[in-house]
Formats: sequence, C-alpha cells, structure tokens
Amino acid sequence: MPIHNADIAAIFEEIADLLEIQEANPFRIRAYRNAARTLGELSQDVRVLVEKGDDLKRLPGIGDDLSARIREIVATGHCSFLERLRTELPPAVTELLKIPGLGPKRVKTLYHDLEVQTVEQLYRAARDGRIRALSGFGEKTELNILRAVEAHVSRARRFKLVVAAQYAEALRTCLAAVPGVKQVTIAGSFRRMRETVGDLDILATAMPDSPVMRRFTAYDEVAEVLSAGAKRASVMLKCGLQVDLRVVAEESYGAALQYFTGSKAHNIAIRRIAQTHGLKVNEYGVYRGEARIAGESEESVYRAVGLPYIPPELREDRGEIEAARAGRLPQLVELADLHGDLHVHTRATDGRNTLREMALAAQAQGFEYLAITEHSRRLTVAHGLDPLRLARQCDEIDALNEQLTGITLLKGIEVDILEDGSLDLPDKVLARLDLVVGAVHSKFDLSRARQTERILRAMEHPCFTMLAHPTGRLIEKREPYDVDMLRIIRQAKKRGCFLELNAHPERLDLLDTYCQMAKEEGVLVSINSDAHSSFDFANLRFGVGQARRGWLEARDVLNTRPLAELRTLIKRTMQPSKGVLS
DNA sequence: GCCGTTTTCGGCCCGACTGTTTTCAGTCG
Repeated sequence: MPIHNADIAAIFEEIADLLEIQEANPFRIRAYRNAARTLGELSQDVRVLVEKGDDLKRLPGIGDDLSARIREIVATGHCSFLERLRTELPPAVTELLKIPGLGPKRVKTLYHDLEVQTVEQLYRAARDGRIRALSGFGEKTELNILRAVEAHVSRARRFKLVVAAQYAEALRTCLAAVPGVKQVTIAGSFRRMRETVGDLDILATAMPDSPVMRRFTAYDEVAEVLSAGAKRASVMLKCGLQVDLRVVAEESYGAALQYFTGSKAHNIAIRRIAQTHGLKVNEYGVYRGEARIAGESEESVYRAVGLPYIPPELREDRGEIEAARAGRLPQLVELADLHGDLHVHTRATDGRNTLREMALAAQAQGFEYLAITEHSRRLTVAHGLDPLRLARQCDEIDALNEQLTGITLLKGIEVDILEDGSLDLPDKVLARLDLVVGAVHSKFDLSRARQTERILRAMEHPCFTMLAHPTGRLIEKREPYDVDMLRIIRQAKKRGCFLELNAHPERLDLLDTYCQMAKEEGVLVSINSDAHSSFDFANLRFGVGQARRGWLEARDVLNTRPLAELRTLIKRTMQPSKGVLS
C-alpha cells in the first residue's frame, strides 16, 4: 500500500505523544508535531518527492533527522523509532491524551501507579475511586475524569460553519446588550472562516464593572459551566458546542482579537518574530520591556512587529507571514466582487423556486448574470432533465431574457459524468447551451486512478466548461472521492476550463489548499451557490470565505468577470474542431 | 529536533483557570 502524507503525519503524532508521556525535551516533541502538521497540509505527495529525489529539508520544520525518518517510512512502510518507543510504552496510552484534562504528566502517573492503559481502564479506575488516592489528584479531578470520559465516548463533534454561525449570532446579540459591553466579536476559527469549528471563541471589550461574565455563564442555552474567571470563561451549550468568552479592556482589543483569532501556529510565528525585535506579544498588547507600544487595533499589532495587516482567513502559518514580509499578500476576493452565479437549480428539477423567482433573487443580489444548471436525466431522484425537457427550459429562458432587464439568464446544465467519463446528455443537446457544468453523482468509490481518468475524460468533451464540486465530499457526512487533483487542475489548464468552488456550507469544495493549487497553476475558480432556493444565495459568503482561505483574488475567480468577458472566456473552452458544435 | 537580521549553539510564545496544596503544577487555548 502506498504511503500517504497523512500516514506519516499520524506516525509523527504518535511519536510526539509517546515522547510527551516520557517527558522528553518539549521542543523535540514540538518538532514532531510541527512536522506532522507540515505533512498534513502539504498538497504534494511526500512519497513522490522522495521518489524524485527531492530535498525534503526544503519543507518547513523538516531537518536531517526527520527527513531520514520520512525516507525510511516511504521505503519500508514503518518507522523503527516509533516501534522502539512502542516497546517502552503501550501504544494505547496515547489515546488517554485525548481526554480533556489529561496531559502527559497525569497519563504517566496513571499508567505507572494504576497500570491504566486504555480509556476503559481509566473509566473503571475513576468509577472505583482509585484515582483520588494518587498524589496530585483529588476527588474533584477524579470526577472530572469520569465526566470527560463519558463525554469523550459520546464524541465531541465539530460544527459546520453555517450551524456555528446561528449560535454565534444569537450569543453576540445577547452579550452586546449587557450593560458596560462595548464590542463583541466572534474570533477563533469562525473568524478565519474554517469550514467547521470545534468551538466558538468570543471576545468582548467591557467596562471593569460589567456583568458580562455572569450573563454569559447564565445564558439560557448553557448546559454546563466548564470554567469561569474574571477574564475568561468557558461553557458548554446544550447543543454540544463549547464557547469561550474572553473579556479585555478596550485598549487591548486589537491584541486580544489577534490572539483569540489564531491560528495557534500563526500566533506562535508572530510572537517569535516579536522576540527578534526585542518585543513581547500577549493578549493585552505589544510590549518593549514594561512599555506597551501597541494593541488597540490588530493593525497596530502587526505594524509593531514590522508586518502589514494579515486578513484572518490567511492566518494559518501557511506562508502568509513570508508573503506579508515580502509585500506579496494577496488582495483577497470579496463577496461584492461577484458578478453572477453559475450553478443554480429551479423547480424544473429539485429546486424550490421558479426560473423567474431565481432570476429576481439573483438580481436582488446585484448580479448581472445567472446560469440555470439543472440536473441531467440520470439523476432521477432530482427529476433530472432529458433532452426534451431541457430544450423546453432553454426556450423558457430565451423568452424570459426578452422580458428581464439588468440580469441575463444563461442556459446551462449540471450534467452527470457517467462512470466511463462520458456525459449524460447527447452532444447536440449540450452544444445548444451557454455552459456545461459536469459533476460526479455516482460511483464515488472508484479507485483513485479510475476516478481521475473518468473526470479527465469528461473534461476532454468539447462542450465541457466547468467541474462542479470537484471532490464530492459532504462535510461530516461523506468523504471526498479519491482523485488526483493536481492532474485535474492541470487538465483544466490545458483545456482552458474551470473548477467550481461550491459555496453550499456542506460542500465548500474545492478545499482551500486546492484553491491555492488552482491559482498556482493558473486555473480560474468559479464561486457558485448551487442554490436550490432563492435564499441559498446567502451561502455565497461561505464560498467566498473558503476562496479567501485559498488565497484567491478577484482576478483568480471566474464569476467576478462582467458578462461579456465571461462569455469570451467560456467560448474559449469550446473546441469546435471536434465537430460536435457544427 | 529545528534553525539563524544576535546565534552552527542555545535558544525555542504566553497567560488564565483549576485543583491540590499552602505556593504551584498541570492543562488548556
């Protein structure tokens, strides 16, 4: 079985866990974790790099030792260092580190004094009252462990951004109304527009006597108060979402926002830079010795360490700091840059609104064009269009375009890509359309090679304009299908066609790293709503967020183009030489 | 174990809260 980046990352994580329990040098542990992170986010296959003889030490956080370990893992499929560690400690104990409240010190004590190796053994030890007797533990800790194990078994999940947004907005409104509160901002991964969030981080500025903390812990959706101090509190909502509130004085707002937005890796990198300038950055400000020199705004924090403002979506320590330093930060795309939407449905198939309703809703968004792209006949569950029904819809669109002013409907289709890579409608039918969006809706489990060939072949079709939701994943529901995205992106470049970034909050597919890849290869991405109702245009903000996380600028996005330019770009994807279009 | 605007050696982000202890270690974000 070929070794994937994720396999190597998992090995390094396990090594870090075991070293941690052995109380190894913390910086050595961090080195393994950093390397695991680097590999986990790498868009290229490390195995391929190794086989090509590339120098792995080019990768951040990979030096002599770790590159040798990677080579060993790629060559043999296992890591002798990890195997040696496993003889010293049972591998199952690393599972204990995942229990909130248990760190390496406590896990080590539990293992040595009570021979606890597994979560089940931990549960029994806590239930039987054996943990409270250990030095450094007490009754309260034992109870907390018991509850943490119960919660762990029921598995704390991540929340889709759109779901977290509902809780976040309600809480923000509630807290903003508390006396003495000045500003309330949702920070954390929510502000960075990650596709899912593990918890909500809320920042408030307030007068010292404001009852904001009390109101927060007494909020009626709170199931449990996890911790509560003067400056910080954590609660668990009834829905299972953890919320942390941090309260700071107004003068510290920028520093606290920067700190609380993260990511952790980004903040560590920023603080390290601050050190080289003889500065200290914390959530209250930027300090030279005792003197506070910045912190009222995020801009001031970045300026103090010699950097321009970095947008939250970029703060992942994935090259944004180097880009900032070099003055090469992207001018990220914004919702207002979009001129239209190239993927929506109507009542003709599985949408809820009529053509006219969708057109008017798009116009209300300020759009200049809207492509109607129904499902094709193979997708019977969605009542997909056959050639006759599609022809009728095209006539309807032509007629409606005569009546509408200020918005143009484009005739399209979301045509199924069949298992062999052919398209689900005859060439002559496709040739009448303004654009053809191809999508995989079946046979998700093909091998990587066959799935990739299937899509590449579909893209060869002379009418093919755009690949919809390129990996097919549904967040928290369905894994992406296995494809070689680099090959698909390069094929798109060769063919001059486009990739969709589907803004549906359950899809958000392309992933951010693939957006970056598309940009680097010079392939335009279209941010589409895949709207099935007139309300769904609201989801475009999530798509734009994902695009920003992928470093996309307005010029990297197809549907920021005015209609005339869009038509020219689409026309270029057509290949009349193949005869289909004549 | 990595890395270099002070460094090829000696550093490596920083503070809040909890619980157990009685001045602080452990954990978390």
